[in-house]
Amino acid sequence: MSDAHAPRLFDSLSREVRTVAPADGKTLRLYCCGPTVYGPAHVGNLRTFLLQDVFRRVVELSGTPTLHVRNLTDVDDKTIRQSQAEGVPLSEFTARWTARMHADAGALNILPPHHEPGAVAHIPHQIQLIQRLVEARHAYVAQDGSVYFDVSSFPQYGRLSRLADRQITTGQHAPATETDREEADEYARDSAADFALWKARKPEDGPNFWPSPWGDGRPGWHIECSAMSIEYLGDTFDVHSGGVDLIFPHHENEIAQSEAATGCTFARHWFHIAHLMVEDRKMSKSLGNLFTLDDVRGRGFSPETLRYVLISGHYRQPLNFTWDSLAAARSALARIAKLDEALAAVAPDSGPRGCLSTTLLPLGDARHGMASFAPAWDALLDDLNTPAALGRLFTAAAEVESRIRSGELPPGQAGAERGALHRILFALGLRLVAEEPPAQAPENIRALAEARWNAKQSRDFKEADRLRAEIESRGWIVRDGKEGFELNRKFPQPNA
RNA sequence: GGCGGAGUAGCCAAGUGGUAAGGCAGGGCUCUGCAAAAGCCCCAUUCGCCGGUUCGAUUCCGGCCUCCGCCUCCA
Repeated sequence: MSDAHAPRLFDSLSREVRTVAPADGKTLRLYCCGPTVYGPAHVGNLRTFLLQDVFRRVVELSGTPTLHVRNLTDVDDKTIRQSQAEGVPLSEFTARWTARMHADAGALNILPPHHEPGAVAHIPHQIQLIQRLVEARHAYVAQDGSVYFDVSSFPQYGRLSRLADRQITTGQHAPATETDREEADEYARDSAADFALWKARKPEDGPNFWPSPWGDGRPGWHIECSAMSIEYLGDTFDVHSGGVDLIFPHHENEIAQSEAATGCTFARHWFHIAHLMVEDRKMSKSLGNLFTLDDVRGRGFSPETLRYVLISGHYRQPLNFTWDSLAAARSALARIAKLDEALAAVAPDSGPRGCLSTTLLPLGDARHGMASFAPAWDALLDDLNTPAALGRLFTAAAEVESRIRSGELPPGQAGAERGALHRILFALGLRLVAEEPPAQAPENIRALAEARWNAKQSRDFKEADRLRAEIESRGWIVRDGKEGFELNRKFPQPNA
């Protein structure tokens, strides 16, 4: 792989943009913190997964295969509480939301990870890791059988979040909720900074407990990511990703427990994605602006449109999600589809029209095949600048369109440009979905349209206009072509 | 209070020490009986505010204002 054409990405630990390269020179090992499966993912969650997906696509297109692991948190306070409230076994409950997650990810054209381990299926791995930490005296067992990581035993603690010295004494300075936190199972810690590796069984956990050397209980949250990333990717792997909110404490704790156990650098590169805002406000249930993919569909926007919106801002910048931006994205996507059509018309041998194949995953130095779209590709290599890439994509599109119109684009070149367009769209994960065939208008509407056409042919424009208005009042739009008319629904339908 | 991030046209959003990509929306024109489609063109003397450095700052420095995130289990 040519280094100059390798992707570069900001690393939140070193705080600089660094080239991303696999430590073993072959496969890029990527771990992404996945969802807690207790409900449908909202657009903010989806944005994180989407940018991780674009990153993976860029890495693969640039010639490096990936080994992608994304976990499922299927045991924690929320999953347990919810499943019990609904009276279903935890596994059944999380299986349901896992299926939903898969459906949403599929609809958004997110590549499935190579491994998708769940915490429940990896209890032994977690126990083993905790045991190593206890033996190395990085962890201690509390009176109730919970196990805590001793933060004071890991001097580098706080490097990622730059909380450093202050954090160690957080117990004194943390906000007012400290008393709440001291309740329940957390009282047994030596220090407020210590965090749970294993949580002793509590009555409210119901049947959700597992045996361990320290008694019945369940794993803490952070340990699953360490155990499973080490299991599938090794003691050291290349890139670790998640939302910015995971920097502290989750990733900080992962580093501590992993490196304390293995003595190796945990992740070589940290890739954090900024939060999504909705109409300039943070997303929250109380504001009623927590949207899911289904909500977006319900407003008549396709998953492709949502994908476009969610990658239209830089991953390190908070993105402001609005319904207007979805409408804008739909138009933008339609324009790209038109460019594809125009290219296909000039180069009929360049592949089927309409729906874009998404199964091809060409490896190799993609830049050679990027033709006019090379600047867009370069933007993706440069710290995954998706908005700049989209901007350059349209700049290139305007140039190519202009050459098509002036007849300066020979079929061979048109085919190459079309291939390049498909490659850049593949990198972005954007599919050009075939337009829904126009819905068949009901008989009475068709009759009106026929009547109007006949009136128009006999140059009775007054009657033609009257009928057009009549048809429109019934929710249909007439569009005239050379040979005849076309009927379309007046308002965009769901998935339009 | 601590740490981190952000404020660029009606909306979304890049970017740079040398004079503001792109998308959407909007406007004008061409073409259409009308409408649509298509095409051509226009659309930030200005980058939160105030100072400073500089030949020159939106870009660097200082201060201020506003917003957002994290500060123990939220992507």
